[in-house]
Amino acid sequence: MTEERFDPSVADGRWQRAWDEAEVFRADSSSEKPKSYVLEMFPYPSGRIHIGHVRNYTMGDVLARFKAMTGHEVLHPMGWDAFGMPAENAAMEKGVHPGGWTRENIANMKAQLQRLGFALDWSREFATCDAEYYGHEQALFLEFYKHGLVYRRESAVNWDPVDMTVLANEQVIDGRGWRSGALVEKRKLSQWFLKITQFADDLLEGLDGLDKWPEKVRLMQENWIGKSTGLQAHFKGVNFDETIEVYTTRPDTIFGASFVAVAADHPIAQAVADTNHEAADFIKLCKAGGTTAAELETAEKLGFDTGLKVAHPFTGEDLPVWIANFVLMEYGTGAIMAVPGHDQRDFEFATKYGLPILRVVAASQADADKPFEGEAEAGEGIVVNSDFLTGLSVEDAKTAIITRAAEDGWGVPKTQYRLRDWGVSRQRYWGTPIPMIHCDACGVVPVPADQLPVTLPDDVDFKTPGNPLDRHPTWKHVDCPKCGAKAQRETDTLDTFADSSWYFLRFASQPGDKPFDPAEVAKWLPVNQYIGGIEHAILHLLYARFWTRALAHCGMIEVKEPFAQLFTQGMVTHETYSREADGRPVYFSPGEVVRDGNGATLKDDGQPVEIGRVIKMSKSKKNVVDPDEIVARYGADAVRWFMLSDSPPERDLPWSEAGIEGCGRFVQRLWRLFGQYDANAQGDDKPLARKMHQTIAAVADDIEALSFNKAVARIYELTNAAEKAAPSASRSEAIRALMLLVAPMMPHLSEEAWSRAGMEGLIAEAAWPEFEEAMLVEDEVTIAVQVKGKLRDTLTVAKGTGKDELEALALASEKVQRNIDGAPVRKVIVVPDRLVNIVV
RNA sequence: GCGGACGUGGCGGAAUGGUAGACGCCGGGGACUUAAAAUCCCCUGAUCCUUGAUCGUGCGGGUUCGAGUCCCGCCGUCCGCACCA
Repeated sequence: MTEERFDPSVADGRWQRAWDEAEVFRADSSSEKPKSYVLEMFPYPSGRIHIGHVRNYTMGDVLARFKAMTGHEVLHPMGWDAFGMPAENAAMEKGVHPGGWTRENIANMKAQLQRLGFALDWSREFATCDAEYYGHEQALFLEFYKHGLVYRRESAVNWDPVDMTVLANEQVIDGRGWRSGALVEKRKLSQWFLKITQFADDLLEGLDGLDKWPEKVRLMQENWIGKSTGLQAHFKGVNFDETIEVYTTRPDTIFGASFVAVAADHPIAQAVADTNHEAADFIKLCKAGGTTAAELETAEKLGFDTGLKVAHPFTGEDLPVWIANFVLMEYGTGAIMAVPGHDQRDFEFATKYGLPILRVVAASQADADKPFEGEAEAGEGIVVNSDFLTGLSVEDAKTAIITRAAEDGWGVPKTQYRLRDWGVSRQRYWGTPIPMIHCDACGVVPVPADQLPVTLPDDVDFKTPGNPLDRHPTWKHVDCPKCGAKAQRETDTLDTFADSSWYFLRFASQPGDKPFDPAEVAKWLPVNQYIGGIEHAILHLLYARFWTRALAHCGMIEVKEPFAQLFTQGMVTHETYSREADGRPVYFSPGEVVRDGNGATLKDDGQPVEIGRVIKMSKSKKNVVDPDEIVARYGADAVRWFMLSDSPPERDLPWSEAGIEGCGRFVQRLWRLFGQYDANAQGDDKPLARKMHQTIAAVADDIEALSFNKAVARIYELTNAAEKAAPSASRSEAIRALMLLVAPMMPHLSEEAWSRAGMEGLIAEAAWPEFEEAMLVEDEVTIAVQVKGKLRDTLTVAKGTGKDELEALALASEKVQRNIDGAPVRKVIVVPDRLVNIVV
C-alpha cells in the first residue's frame, strides 16, 4: 500500500539492528579496497548529546556512508574524551563519583547516537578514562621523557586561597574564584612541560603541506606559533650594575627608543620592589589584572618609573626603565625597548606618562620631522633621524643594524617564537596520573614500564576542595623504584588535551601490550577527513600535530601529519526568549513558548516574551532543543536531513521548528515517491533521465566537497522532476537512483524503500549509482540577449550554435530592435552557449 | 588591541566575471473534504503610468561590453587569542 506513512519509530530500530547484525560498519584492515578514515572529534561525555554533535556526526556519517558506497574500506570510529573538570564538579556538587558519573553519561550518549543511525564501528569504542587507554598514554609520556621531550620547571597557576585549589582560567571571573569569590593569586608550582617548541619550525613548515585544511585554521596556527626574527640587544645599566636584555622585531627603529619597559615579574622589577613599596604595590596591581593576551592588550596601559637608567647601546644616551603592565614575561626576554613613534602600545604609554615620541620612519626624507597624528605609524617607509641608518628602507635598516650590533658586540640576531612549551600538569583527580615518583635521594624517577598503568584510586573524597590525589591517605606513598626508600608519587594529572592528542591512533588498532600497532597505523593514517568545531582550531589540532611528530621523533610511527583534510563546521543556533525580571533576563525554552509570525508568547500565561538574537545554543540561555525529543517526534532521518539542509556546513545553522517539520514532510514525500517504483515500467523520458544523470554526478561532487546543502537542493530538484513525470522506465530508474542518493543522508528511509522495492541486500552496502557522461550535456541552451549589458530577451538554440548565427538571431529579435531603437551597433559580444551583448 | 571571517528577498541560502534570488522555509490564493488534518495546484524582491519598464546583492569609488563575484576606501556583525572541552 503506497498510501501508508513511513513510520520511523518502527523502521529506525529495525535497520539499526540489521546493520548491527550484519556488522556492516566494521572496518576490515585486511581489505584490498582503498581505505578511507573518516573521523569526527570525539565528544566529552557531558551526559546528553547536544544538537551540535548531531550536526557534526551527521556530516561525517554522510561522508563515511558515501565512501563505502563508492568502493572504500571505511574506518569510522567513535569514543569518549572522558577525563576533565565537569566530572569533578559533579562530584563536588552531587556527591557522585567522577568515574560512575562519566560511565553513566557514556551509556546515555551512546544510546542517543545509536538512535540516529550513525555508521560507526562500535567495536573500536573506548573512553580515555579506561585504565588501559591512559596506561598506554603514560607509556608514551615516559617514552617522550626518555627522548628528552619532557621537563619540569616552575610555572604560575591561578590559586584560590579560600578553596585552596588551582583554578582554570575559565574558573576565574573578574579576578575572583568562581565558587569562593576570593581574589585569585598567582602562585608558582613546579610543573611538567612537553617540549613543543622543539618542533616549532617543523609545525610551522608542515602547515604548507596541509592544503586541505581551512586557510583560516592554518593562519591561526601560524600566528599562534608566531615566528619572528629580530634583535636581542643588551642595554647596560647606568645607575645599577646589570644589563637588561631586550628583544625587538623592529631593530630598524632603535634610534627612536625613548625608554625601556620590563614585565612586572621581570627580575629587575622584582629587585626594585624589594626596596621600594610603591613598586611592589604596582607589581601587585599588575598581577591582579587578567593575564590573557586579549585582557592585557585592551587594559589601560599602566607603568611605574623605577628610577633606573640604561644606556642606549648605540648613542649611549640615558633611557629610563619602566615597569609596564603590557609587557609579558613569557614572550621574548620580558623586556622591550619602547619606540612610541612606531608602536601603538608604546605610543599610548608614552602619551600617558609624557615620555618622548621620536620619529625614525617617514614616508620620505622631507617628512623627517612631521608630527604624529594621535597614533603610532607602524607601516613601511624610509628610516630618518637614525645616524648611519638614515635613508635606508625599513628592511635594509633591519639587516644593517643587526650586522652592526653583532660587530660591536651589543646584540645578536634572534629568532623568536610566541609558542611556549606545553604545560601539562593539572592539580586534579580526574585525569591521567603522571607516571613519576619523587624520591628524596634519587630525585625524579619514572615509573618502570612493568608497573604501568598507574591507576587512579577509587576511594577519593570531594568534600573538600583541592587535589584528592594529594590528600589520599595511601595512594601517593610508594617505594622508590631505584633505591627502595620511601618516596611519593607525582599527584598531578595530565592535561586532557594529551588524551585527545593520540586517540585517532588507538582507533586504528588496539593491542593490549602497546599503545598501537605501527603497521595498522601505517595502513589507516592519516585521517582522510577530520571534522569538528572551529573552537579546536589551535590547541587540540596543534597538540595532536605535535604529539604525532613526537612519536615519529621517538621512532614509533612514520606519519607526521595526523589529519590530511580538516573541516570545521558551524554551530547550531536558535533565537532566545526572555523577560526582564529584577533587571536581569529570565530565559524560556522553545518548548515553553508559542511562536507566531511576528511575536512569541509564553504558554503558561499567554503574555508576550521578548525574542532575542539568534545565538549558539546554550543551557544558560535555554535556547536548546533535545535531540532525543526531535528524533522521537520526526525520526532520525528528518533530523539528519535538517542538519544537512540550507546552511553551508561551515556556517551557523539556525534551528527552526518550521524547518524540521518541512524535513519531516519531505521524508513522507520521498516515501510516497519511492512507493511508485515499478520495475516493469516501460518507455523513455529523456529529460528526466538527463536530470537524473546530472544529479548523480553533482551530488557526488557536492558530498566530496562537503557541500551538503547543495546536494540537498539538487535532490529536491530531481524529486520534483520525478514526481511530475509520467510513469516510464526512466522514471523508475530515477526513483531507484534517488533511493541511493539519499541513502547516506536518510539511511533508514532508504533501507525501508530499498527492501520494499524488492532490491537485493542492504542499501548501506549497495554501490553508488553510475552516470553517463554523455547524458550530462544538454542539447538545447538558453542564451541571454543583452543590449548595453541589460537583459532584453532570451533565445533557445541548439547547443554549440555558431557565433555568427547567434548574433544574427539576437539582432532579429523584436525586443532587441525596440531597445536598440535605430542606434548604430558599435560592437557585439558573443559568448557561445551563454549570451549575446549588443553595444550601441 | 591583534588576527580572521562574514554582509544577497520576510528567513536559511544559490549563482566558472555572463539571465541575481536555484532549492528550502514562511506567507497569500485555490482544489479536495460535511469539516479539519494530510495532500495537490498557482502566486510570492521592491516600485510604477503594470501587454511593459525602472530600481535592486551593507555604503562610496574604480576596472570591464558586462561586477554579488575583481581592485581601492569605509561601515556593521560575528569568532579566536595558551588551565573549558
